[in-house]
Amino acid sequence: MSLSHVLLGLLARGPASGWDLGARLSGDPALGWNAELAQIYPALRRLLRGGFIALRRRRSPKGPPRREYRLTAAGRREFREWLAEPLEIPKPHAAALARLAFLERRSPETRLASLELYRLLLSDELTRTSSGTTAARRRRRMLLETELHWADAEIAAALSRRTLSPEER
Amino acid sequence: MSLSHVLLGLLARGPASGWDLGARLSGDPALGWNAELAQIYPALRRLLRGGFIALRRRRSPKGPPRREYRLTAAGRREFREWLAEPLEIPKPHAAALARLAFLERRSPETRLASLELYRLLLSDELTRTSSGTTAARRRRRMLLETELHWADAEIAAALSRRTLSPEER
DNA sequence: CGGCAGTATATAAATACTTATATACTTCGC
DNA sequence: GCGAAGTATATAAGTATTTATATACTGCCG
Repeated sequence: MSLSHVLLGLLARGPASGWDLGARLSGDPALGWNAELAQIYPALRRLLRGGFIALRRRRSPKGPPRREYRLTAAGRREFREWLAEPLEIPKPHAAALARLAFLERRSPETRLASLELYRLLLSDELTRTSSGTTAARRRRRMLLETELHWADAEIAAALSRRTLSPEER
Repeated sequence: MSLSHVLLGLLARGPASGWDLGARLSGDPALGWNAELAQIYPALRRLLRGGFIALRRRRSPKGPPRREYRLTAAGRREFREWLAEPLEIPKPHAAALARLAFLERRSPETRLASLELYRLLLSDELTRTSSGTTAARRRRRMLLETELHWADAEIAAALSRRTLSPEER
């Protein structure tokens, strides 16, 4: 169950509420995990019941009372054990990549349009990612830059194929 | 439901059995999707009931009778519609990436060991990925190469920090 | 003052995915 | 001829995730 452990890891950086954790997860793709609040709240309950985190209720300056959690000793131990488990190359699981994998089955025009849209998304994402000095952030930035190069190369290839094809016929 | 659509996409390349589709999915990470057979078989049932694929039973030269599926016109249409849906930058969802994101919280020795293991996994994966000329395969290769560069840089940084630290104390 | 936007928590229902297990057919080595 | 390994299909049970919905508190704009 990775979500729980990622939450423990985030809490190792300091106390936070479910809302905060949700914002960190969706705000930082370099974390390598994402989750909706509807999944985070029950997970925090389980961690609390298991004694891995402790609760402090605090008034919020804006909105209803916050439930802030912090790591317990057991939580820190549990996190370290998870962190020590063996790494493996992730198997991608993303609809966009699956769509890109079928690019060859599309007409040159559609293919070009898809690539240009994806290129745009990539450059947006890259400007949003720019800050941060952790290893994971550096990795994320490098990967986005590489994807951008890939998209440019594929766009160029699609363009040349498109401009050539009338003469070929 | 992306799995169904990825299966349709694979069937667009020619008829196949559940077993075949499972092998293609787990054998080609560039497809961007992965699934166990236990998920594929029910998905194929649903597609069959929905009229998106058609079944032909065939004797297998080895093992029990195969159930080979091929796309129907409805299946091809459904696939094209899915393919035309808007792309978005995938939010990663992988335990290994989450562990890498917490590298900074580990001792220099452990960090180095993790990076070296990950580097090894990457180069293994890269040799296994080498063939293939589709856009998705080119993308996958480029990304793996970039990750290798990243790992090398991080390893070098960890090493220099480790060799410096005795003098710093 | 009424509604909207942002903060904050929560649950139910539906869907997707993993893990474990079962079955059956074939070939090959012992 | 027996067992192991590879091919092939399948289901049940457990877990994880998404989507939809509800509630409540605050400040601000009109």
